Amino acid sequence: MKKPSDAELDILAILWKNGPSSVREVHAALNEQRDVVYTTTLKTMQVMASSKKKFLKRDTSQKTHIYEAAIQPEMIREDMVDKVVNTVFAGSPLRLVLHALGNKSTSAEDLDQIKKMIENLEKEQ
Amino acid sequence: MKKPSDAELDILAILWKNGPSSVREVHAALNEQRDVVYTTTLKTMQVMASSKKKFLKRDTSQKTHIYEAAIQPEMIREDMVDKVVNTVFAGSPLRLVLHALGNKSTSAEDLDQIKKMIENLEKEQ
DNA sequence: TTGCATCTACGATAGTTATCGTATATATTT
DNA sequence: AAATATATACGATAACTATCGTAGATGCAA
Repeated sequence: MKKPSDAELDILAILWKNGPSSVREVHAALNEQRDVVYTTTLKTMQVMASSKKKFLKRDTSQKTHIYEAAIQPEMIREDMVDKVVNTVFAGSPLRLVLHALGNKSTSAEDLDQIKKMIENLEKEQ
Repeated sequence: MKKPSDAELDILAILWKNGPSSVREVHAALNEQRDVVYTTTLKTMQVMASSKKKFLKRDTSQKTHIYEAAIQPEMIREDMVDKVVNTVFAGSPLRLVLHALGNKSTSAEDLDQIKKMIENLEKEQ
């Protein structure tokens, strides 16, 4: 499967978060990140729904079409993480983890959860 | 700064790993990942070195030009990680970390290092 | 010095991405 | 019913990406 472009990913993220939405709704959310014209959002979504890509499904039964993500984040996570790790983290997932932990304000609960995860992994080994 | 394309990232990763290299050397490394013709690699690197992009520096003093990365991974890590987190991990760095830990075979030493990192973070809080 | 090997330069192209304007259809409101 | 608002459809385009072929320069070896 060809992977979604940058702009397409932004739209997918909105649909994953909000569920099935009209173009107007997606467009409103998208505009909080960057300026785009309505028809640009529309066009991008139409292309994403095209038989060639099939990133989105749409329900055209009403006047206002409703779009829904046709692919799930799990389907492209692996590829995306691999790419990041193999390019800017010298192939080391560890560095990615340390980076993510170090740069972001991670809550105590989150840290706890990671510790549990690590303990489980250590048991397996 | 406009971010490097996919193919460009592959080349940057090779230069970051191996240091200053000729096109021939980069091309050899690149071909271990996927099939490309020599002049494609050359062209891509020339474009990357162009005044417009400046992703690479080159030394043309010898017959065989030597290229070197002009940007460092740290300069684009943040952007790339943010993009991944904000799209396929619903904005949660935690999920990225859990994913990276869970899916990859992480060594005992790595896990240890992460634990230390967490302990440090907990002290700070 | 002739020819082979290896470079870089240059040009072309097909495909994709991102964007937007205009036209047209359809509701809704006045 | 006319005007207004809101949708989708369609077409166009500029920029970029990725790829490759051909030509010409340069060094080395026979």
